[in-house]
Amino acid sequence: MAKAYNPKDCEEKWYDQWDRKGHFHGQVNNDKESYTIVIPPPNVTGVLTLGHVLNNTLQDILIRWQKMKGKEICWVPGTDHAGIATQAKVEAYLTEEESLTRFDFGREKFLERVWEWKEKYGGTIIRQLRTLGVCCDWRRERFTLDEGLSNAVQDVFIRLYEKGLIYKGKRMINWCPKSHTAISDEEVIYRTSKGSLWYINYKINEGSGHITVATTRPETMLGDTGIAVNPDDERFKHLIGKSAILPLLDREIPIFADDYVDKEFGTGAVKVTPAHDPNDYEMGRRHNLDVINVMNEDASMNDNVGEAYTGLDRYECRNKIIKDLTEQGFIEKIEDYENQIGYSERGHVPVEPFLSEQWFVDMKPLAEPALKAVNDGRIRFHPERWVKTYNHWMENIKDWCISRQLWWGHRIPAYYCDNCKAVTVSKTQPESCTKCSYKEFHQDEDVLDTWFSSWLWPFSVFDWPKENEDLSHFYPTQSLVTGPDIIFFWVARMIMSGLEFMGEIPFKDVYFTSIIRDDKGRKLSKSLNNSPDPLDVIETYGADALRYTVIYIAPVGQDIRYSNEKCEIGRNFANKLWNAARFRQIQGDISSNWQNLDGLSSSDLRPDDRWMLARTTSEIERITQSLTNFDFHSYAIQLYEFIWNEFCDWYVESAKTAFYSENESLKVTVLRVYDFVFSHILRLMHPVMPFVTEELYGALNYISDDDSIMLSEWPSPFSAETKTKLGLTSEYETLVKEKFSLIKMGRNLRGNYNIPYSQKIPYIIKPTDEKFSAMLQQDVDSIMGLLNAGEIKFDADYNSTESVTSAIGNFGLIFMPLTGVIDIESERNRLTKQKNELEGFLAGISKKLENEKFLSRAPAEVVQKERERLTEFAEKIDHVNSVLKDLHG
RNA sequence: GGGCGAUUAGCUCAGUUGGUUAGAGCGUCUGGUUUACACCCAGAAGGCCACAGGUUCGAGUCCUGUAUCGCCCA
Repeated sequence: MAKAYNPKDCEEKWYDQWDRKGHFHGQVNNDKESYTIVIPPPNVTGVLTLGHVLNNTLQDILIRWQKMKGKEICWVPGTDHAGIATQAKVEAYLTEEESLTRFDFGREKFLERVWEWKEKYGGTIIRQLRTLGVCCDWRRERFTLDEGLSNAVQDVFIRLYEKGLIYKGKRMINWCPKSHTAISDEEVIYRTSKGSLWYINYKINEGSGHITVATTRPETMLGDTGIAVNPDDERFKHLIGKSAILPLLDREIPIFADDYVDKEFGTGAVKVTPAHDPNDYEMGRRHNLDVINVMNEDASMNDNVGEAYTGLDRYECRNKIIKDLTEQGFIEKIEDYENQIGYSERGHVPVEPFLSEQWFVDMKPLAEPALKAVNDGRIRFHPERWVKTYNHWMENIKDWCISRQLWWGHRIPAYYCDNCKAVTVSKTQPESCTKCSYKEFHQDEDVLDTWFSSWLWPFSVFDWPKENEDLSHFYPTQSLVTGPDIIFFWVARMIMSGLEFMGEIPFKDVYFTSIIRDDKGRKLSKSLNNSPDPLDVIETYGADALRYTVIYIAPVGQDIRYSNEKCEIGRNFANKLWNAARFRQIQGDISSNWQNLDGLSSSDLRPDDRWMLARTTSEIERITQSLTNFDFHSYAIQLYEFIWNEFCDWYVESAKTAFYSENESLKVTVLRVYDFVFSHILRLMHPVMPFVTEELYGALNYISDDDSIMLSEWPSPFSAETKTKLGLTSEYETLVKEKFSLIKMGRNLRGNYNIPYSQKIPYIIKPTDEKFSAMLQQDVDSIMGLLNAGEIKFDADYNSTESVTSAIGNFGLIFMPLTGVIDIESERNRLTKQKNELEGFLAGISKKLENEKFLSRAPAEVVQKERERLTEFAEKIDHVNSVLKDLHG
């Protein structure tokens, strides 16, 4: 074995072998429980980011763990077609390469080109995921525009339409002027921006004077059809029912009262533009106002606004209007104003509220059962607090605008009769119109929102609505791992669709990942150039290192602060594991009976073996519990501390004394314990570090080369019987820990006097507890090894008559003789400081025990514990005093 | 405006239903050519647990308020 772990030597090799042997493939198996995860499908245009690394590592940990627990795993990978993003990307590509727009190609030809592009460049992310080592069932890879999934989308559209839950209607929607399509409320991102509040005077029609309105969007005044004031506003009561003259266009518009108007905002009077603001639209409906659309699809002004403005972009128009109003004396004043502007998530331009005919899903009936499923605990969120966010959205749910004016996507299965315009919703073009029997139709030009296919993902990937074994076996899925940013877009809607179409929840647990930021806490973005390429990181540190690191540094439910350097944590840890294996290999062949501890009893074991086994069984329990709780961070920390600080720092070091001894039977036993524990460690580590654990499991010959750790069993804690037989009690664990503590003190004494570790020196240990004493006597070799002592004397009655330095533990004292070198003054200072500290604690405990309220109200156990502590500290102080008294130069 | 979360060592974070002397990694300092590992080992220093009240025998932990930062919704 090499001196250091080199990930490149094994990552590709193992991944190919796993894949080839079908370890990732889930098959219907009635003897096994299934464990299914569907991947949150990344955009087919996407590339791997750190967010994906985190998300997929978490899923992989769950899947690998569950496979080891004996489940039939099935992790379905795939991508979505990302309507707007992909269409825009390919359009840009065609413009760049061939100077052609999609309209030059026409719908059919353009779609051919998108498919070509998708085959060539799409799905990069899927290939990249393999380097991360994930157990995706590649034979089941799906794409939202695949035939099966498209069929599911059509089926759902038709079912909901027939149920009356999908309808077509003219509504105020969010329009993206860049992509020329409607988008849903969820695709609007609000950003604070600095603008102005313009105060504009509108002349009162009959009589003199004017009314001043305040607006952040003066260009929309061209579509104004009214002025609204609050009915209780004394300032304007006399104007209600009159009319005003719209500047620039000289249109007469009514002044009316509506409760919606906020008296405090601006002047208290607002211009009303029903075609370009959702609130104004509602007011317009209430007051029968005209609706005048003043914009084109690209947010330029249309010909309803008069020649001077027609054709101008909305912001050009704004400038011209301000200029004209100023010149003509209509501007009262201009104030700086900060407001929230809605931007299109994909188009990155301000959305335009637009009155338009679109398809909608009536969400309320779907939301009710979905709300219930989460609140009665059938579906659990981790961390749980996301339930509140979910509830808030679901309780205020609005209809979902699902039609998009794009070409790339699932075309809406609605056909319009060319004669009577009647609509028929069906998968294929109808034979004849049910209303007028006419035989000519045209299909709706629009496609569906990409999420309208994603929300079916947990069952459409199994070819729903076709009844089949896979579907009934692998649905419902178990866990979903995703970001909280798509809780509305995706998670909530999947719950609704699962209940509606399958009659069953789509998953039991939802784990919401953290958001990855850079080490300064900034979001990762291309423009900041602070998003590392995971492939580079894998190249430098290894996939295991990256996987482990992101889990290790991810605080529960908080943002992650990531930097590439942090991957040293994972790389070093993998190397530590590697070297623990390498050390074992140097000691000779693997034990023949490493799989169990049959035939061993406590008398065969050294104290450190018993301690190690006790630690192992409790760590198996804790680690399994952490995974069960979706507490991945604890899982990582527990592995680290257990393996590094306990197994490597103490057990491996202690084992050396046995390995280098002449006692052959002891050596065999310790090797067997080592193998037993280390094989467990590798298995516990496997879900997060699949490559290095696989490599080592084979390298140590725990299994043969063509076998896999993936097929091994997840460790179980020992039975009570085994624990008794091997003497694994918590009392014994404490004794050994106290021994380690005494050893640390001994090393510290050495350090205080700058004696190099390589120099063998004598120590004297004075146990103050009988059981402790007995345990130490059994363990001379290992203690000597761990202290690098030349000689150890145990003496329960030891009183120093020589020149020594010393330290006081809970169950004993340790002395280091140093004839003539001991600095009496600094020893006295050190011991006095310790004594003062101890006396401080003692005083605290005494005070507690003198407090009648404490004695009467605290639980008896706690009081008892304090009494014991009182005795312990008093004894310890006695020891310090006697050492102080005996100080010799 | 409403909601959620955070505030603990120089930095990044743990801290279980309130109960020993608040922990870890990184960084810093001191030693180390110990035959698994310098991607390492041994040791050390470093904390008014944001602030102010309250509940309690006892608060980093529970409650109220304040401040600062972040996110979501309107």
